[in-house]
Order: sequence, then C-alpha cells, then structure tokens
Amino acid sequence: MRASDTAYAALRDDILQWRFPPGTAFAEVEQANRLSISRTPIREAFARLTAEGLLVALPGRGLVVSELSRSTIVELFELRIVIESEAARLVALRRDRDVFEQLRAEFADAAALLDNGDDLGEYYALVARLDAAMDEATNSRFLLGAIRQLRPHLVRARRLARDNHARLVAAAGEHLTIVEAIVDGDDQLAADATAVHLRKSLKNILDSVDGATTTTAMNNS
Amino acid sequence: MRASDTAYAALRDDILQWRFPPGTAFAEVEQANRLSISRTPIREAFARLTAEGLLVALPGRGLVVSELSRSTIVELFELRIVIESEAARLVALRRDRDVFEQLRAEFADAAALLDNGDDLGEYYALVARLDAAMDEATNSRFLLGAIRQLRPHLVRARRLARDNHARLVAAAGEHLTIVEAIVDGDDQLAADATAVHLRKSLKNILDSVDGATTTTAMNNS
DNA sequence: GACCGCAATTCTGTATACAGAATGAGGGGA
DNA sequence: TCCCCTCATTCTGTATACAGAATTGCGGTC
Repeated sequence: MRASDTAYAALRDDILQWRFPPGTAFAEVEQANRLSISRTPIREAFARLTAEGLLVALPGRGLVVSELSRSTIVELFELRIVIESEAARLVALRRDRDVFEQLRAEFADAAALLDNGDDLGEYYALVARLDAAMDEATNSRFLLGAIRQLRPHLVRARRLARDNHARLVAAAGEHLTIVEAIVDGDDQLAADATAVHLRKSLKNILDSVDGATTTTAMNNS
Repeated sequence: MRASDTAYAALRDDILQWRFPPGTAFAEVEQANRLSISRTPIREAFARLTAEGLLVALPGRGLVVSELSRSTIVELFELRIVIESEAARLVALRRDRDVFEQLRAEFADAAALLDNGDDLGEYYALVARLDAAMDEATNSRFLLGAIRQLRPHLVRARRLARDNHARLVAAAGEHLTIVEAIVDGDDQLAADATAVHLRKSLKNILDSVDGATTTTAMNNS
C-alpha cells in the first residue's frame, strides 16, 4: 500500500473516531513525524481530507478538523434525505429481487440480534450489507458519489447520538419497511419510507445533541 | 497565485473546453513540461481533478479524461434534478425577496436579450446571476457542495447540446416560472418548476446527442 | 510465424532541500 | 502601560533527486 493511502486512512480514522476533535490544527511536519513518512504523502492525504470536508483551511491558520455543529448536522440531513430517498426509489425499480428478498428475511429477524446482549456487531453488519446492496443496485454514479461524500460526516454525527434499545428496534422496523418496498418494486413507498427513517434518525441525533448540556465536541455556531 | 492553482485551472479549462477529449491520457512529466512547472503542483492539480471526477485513474494506465457517455449524462441529471429541486424549495423559503424580485424583472425581459443577434452573453450572464443568488440563498453547505460537484460535468455536457432559439426562449420562460415561485415563497412550485426545467434541458441534450450520428466526443458505453 | 521472456525506458511514489511568506514573541518607544 | 516595529522561527509551496514498479518493444526460441 502507498504511504499516502496509509496516511489518509490513519488521519481519517483519527478524525472519525474523535481522537482529533473539531478545531484540532494539522501541520504537515508534525504529522509526517508522527506517521514516520515524508511530507509529500502527507500533503496528498491532507488534500483528500480537505476535499471530503473533514479538514478545512483556515486562512493563515493552516488546516483544522471541521466543526460538526447542530446546524451542520441539519444541513447534512437536508441533502441526505433527498438523495437517499431518490436512491431508494431507483433501487426499487432496478434491484435484483433475490438479493433484497434475502435481506428482507434477515431484517424480519433483526429483533433477535438487538436482544443479543451488548453485542450489536451483527446488527450493524446487517445494516452495512443493506447499504452495500443499495449502493450496488442504485447504478447511478453521481448519486452514489454524493452519498459517499456524506458518509464520513455521518460517521462522526452518529457518535454524537445516544442509540437506546427502543430507537434501534424502531430503526430496524423502518429498515424492514424500506426493504419490503424494494422487494415489491414499490418505488414511491421505498422513497417515502427512507425519508421517514432518516427524519427519525435526525430527530434522534438532535435530541441527543440538545440533551447534552455541554460537550467539548459541540459547537452551536 | 500558487503554481498548483494555475495548473489546476489550466488543466480544468482544457478539459471543460474539450481541448482534451475524453480518453486523453495525462502524464505528470508531460504536463509539468507543458506548463513549465515541476511535478509537485501538477500532482496536486491531478488529485483535485480526479476528486472532481474529470480525471479517472485507469489501473496501470495512468490518468485519463473521464468519459461523458449518454448514460453518464442521464445519471448526472438523476442527481441534479433531485438536489436542485430541493435547493429551489429551500430558496423559496429562505430567500431575500428583494434580490429575487429584481431577477424576476430581468427574466421577464429576457426575450429581448435572446433576440440580441448572436450575442447571448448577456443572457448567459443573467442565468449565472440567478445561479449565484440561489447558491447564496440555499444556505445549506452540503446541498451546495453537491451542486458544485456537478457543475464541471454539466459544463462539458452543455457543449454537446445544440441550443436553438426556440429552446432558449422556452428555457427563459421556465426560469421565469422558477423565479416567480421563489418570489412568492411557493416552495412546492419552485421545486416542481425546477424539475420541469431540468427534465426539458436533459431531453434537449439527449436529443442532440442522439441526433449526432457520430462524433469523436461521444462514447455510448 | 507466433509466443514467451528479458531488458530498457518511462512513469509514479517518496524523500528532501530550499525559498518565500506569515506568525508570534520580544524589545523599545510613546 | 500599551502599542508598534522588528527579528526569528516555523510553515507552506515548489523543485528535484532517487528508487521501485510497470509497460513496451525487441529478440530468441519453439
């Protein structure tokens, strides 16, 4: 693997896992020393992270980890809701029925995974498989590209949410509705059910954010 | 200005103006010599163009200018229609009324600009001002980012379209409907009128593409 | 005549040196 | 005591050298 890929992956993970909270300043030499590579691949990694919006260039102040304020999260979902709803609509029209039939069966049993003690790994893996199947079936490069662009920010946002058991059960039900609509080829239902799911997810995140009296992570600018 | 910015702007313009048609291979040394700078800023420019999707990395074959096939144009509009409709909806709710009142008056007189001989510069400038005002009023960073991501590809696609006078007059009317809806704060009309306008624009481009028996530019993969 | 292998050329990826710009601290003057 | 100017430090931007990988072309062999 190239050194620039390694640096990109390491820095990206550091940001997504909140090891570098918003506002952290990045300097080339510092990170080059830390990762034991030269400045050249670091520069490339910085460029990719800046293009993704995880880093922002403060004029005269270098690169800092971007903020993730309440309003940013709202704007994130303003875009996410419209494009993922449209993606779901297209998937309902274009999907391989067998693939989603299988996923439907798995989501029908998802409640068991959620009662599986504290190990939600299997459930999250199932959601990831659904996402991957939808990416595959969307078959629209720009739509997919826009979704991919949002994902790193969503990963950060999700860490602000408190997922309680009730919310997870509800979310699993929402997913099941979406998958059923896709299996049935009901594109309008797939789109609307996706919008419902995402609006509820947003509400859950915002409730967590607003409930938090003070965290270093939040910056309600 | 930085050398990497110069290189990026030059290469981007070369691609958008079809001086480098799809499939053209890019090598670092070659472009560094052509633009009389070293490979370092060229690498940064390549990275930005690749992130935008104007260049694609063919494994083992270097970077080439991305294709713009019929299906790519369709996929481009699949995304464009949903996000620009949503943007128009938000603008109708968030706009500064005076700004769009002014634009409404200008679009009401747009027919005169279109009869202004072959100089359509003023009309295109008016459309550009509308785009800028909408970008400003959208006030949603991710939505705006997604639109910006599409623009370079739209510039390329537009060069494939044959804009006849009738189409331009119709488009001006569609724009007027959109601006009126925004002035009135009618978000649903603004969204639907935008979708209508973009679907007609797509149809116009596809008619031009399909009408072209053979051009070196097209690659119907 | 065709296919396989080797060698040379070329390209990318990385490291590093150097120059110019900007920032921050420290000292001097008002 | 506060403000401004200057100098030093540090950072980014660029050039370039070097190494490893890959491709292409040529030659030999089957």
